[in-house]
Amino acid sequence: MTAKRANYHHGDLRAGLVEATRQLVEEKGPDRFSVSDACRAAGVSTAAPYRHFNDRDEMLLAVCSEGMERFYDTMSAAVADKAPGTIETINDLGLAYIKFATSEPGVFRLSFGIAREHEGNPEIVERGQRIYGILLAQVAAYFGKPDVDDEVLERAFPLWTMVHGLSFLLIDEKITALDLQLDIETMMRENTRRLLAD
Amino acid sequence: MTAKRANYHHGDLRAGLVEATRQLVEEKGPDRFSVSDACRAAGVSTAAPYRHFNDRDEMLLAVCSEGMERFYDTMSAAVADKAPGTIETINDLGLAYIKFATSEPGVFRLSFGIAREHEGNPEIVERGQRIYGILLAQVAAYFGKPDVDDEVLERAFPLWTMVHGLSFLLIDEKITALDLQLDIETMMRENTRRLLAD
DNA sequence: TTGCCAAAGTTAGAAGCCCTAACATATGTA
DNA sequence: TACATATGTTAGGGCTTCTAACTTTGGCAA
Repeated sequence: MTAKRANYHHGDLRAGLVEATRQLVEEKGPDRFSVSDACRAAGVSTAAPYRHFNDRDEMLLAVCSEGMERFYDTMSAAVADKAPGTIETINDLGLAYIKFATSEPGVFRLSFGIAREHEGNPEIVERGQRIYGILLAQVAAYFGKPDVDDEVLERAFPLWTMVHGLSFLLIDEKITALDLQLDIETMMRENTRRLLAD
Repeated sequence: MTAKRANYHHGDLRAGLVEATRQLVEEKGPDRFSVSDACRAAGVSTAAPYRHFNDRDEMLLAVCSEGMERFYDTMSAAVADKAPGTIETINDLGLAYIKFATSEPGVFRLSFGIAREHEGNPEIVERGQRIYGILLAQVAAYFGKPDVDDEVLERAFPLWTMVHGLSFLLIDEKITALDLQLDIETMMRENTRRLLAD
């Protein structure tokens, strides 16, 4: 990186900074990320970002928002062309969740920290709801319901907490720290089944 | 705070700084915490902490370590004087986990971030293992096993992921963000039962 | 085509952060 | 009582985020 550019103007600095920020967030984590680093990577002065973002947090917000769009795509792809409402499909959706968390831990962390700090930023909340909606639809189908009612909510939620917890334990390296040898896929299949049973 | 002291020496600055740090971590979160703030709270100069800690991270580590001791005590208390290896007791243990996470979210976050950054700090790892050991013992008792074998590990782990995920969703305020009305206790009881079933 | 305005860069610098070096004071022990 | 050591202090370097004022440039109106 640190590409020297010939022109005074960058071309698309906003996009360049978002990408640089995303990479740095994955390398160092959201809390170790610095605006200065992103500027060096994009090859601009440290004042340049403030033409496009109000502050550091807004840069992270942009990465989060864009990342959640990818998250949604990943989750959609996991259920596309599969029999809706089967345990197998629901389990694959869970595995896709874990896959995203472990392949983009920085963005994943950002997605679950940022709404707290931005007090329910509507854009982020809406993206979160769309992602969760994929699971809700599958669980509704599993129980043969035409739409999402209270029972569907009650049965879908623990599935979420399980994959969410597993994702964090994986990216925080608690599994290796406790020397747990686990076959994630087998463990998931068994317990998705258990959580959907009576 | 910002207590002016009469003496040149503080008395027990290390303990004072740990407590100030703990409070600030709860107020602002581990990433927004600053050494300067802790110094102001303890009423000392910004150079004083470096007589007791190598750097900022070591101050957070001290809070984490002390916090995990409290975490262990809370978890122990939750199973003390209860019939070991019953669903009810195992569920109460899960509720204690969630209670700690929601009442001390800063310390809870610290506990699950810090081992990653300190590459398996032995003190933290040992404390984590002791806490997890409480659950393992209960699950072993549930299955009538004399000690913790592979099956116990396989059956205990999903219980952990569920309460861990639920804890994070609660402290990151995802439940309110998604307008989920949930009775946590009922939800927990039902799904602890499901995860322990065949 | 030219002229000018707004967009998007720049440098300079304020205020705050972490941490170190050098200096000051108090405490415990010989 | 003397003094070594522990534990405070102030001063300052080099980093950070962000603002103010200046500069360049692209695009549109006359």
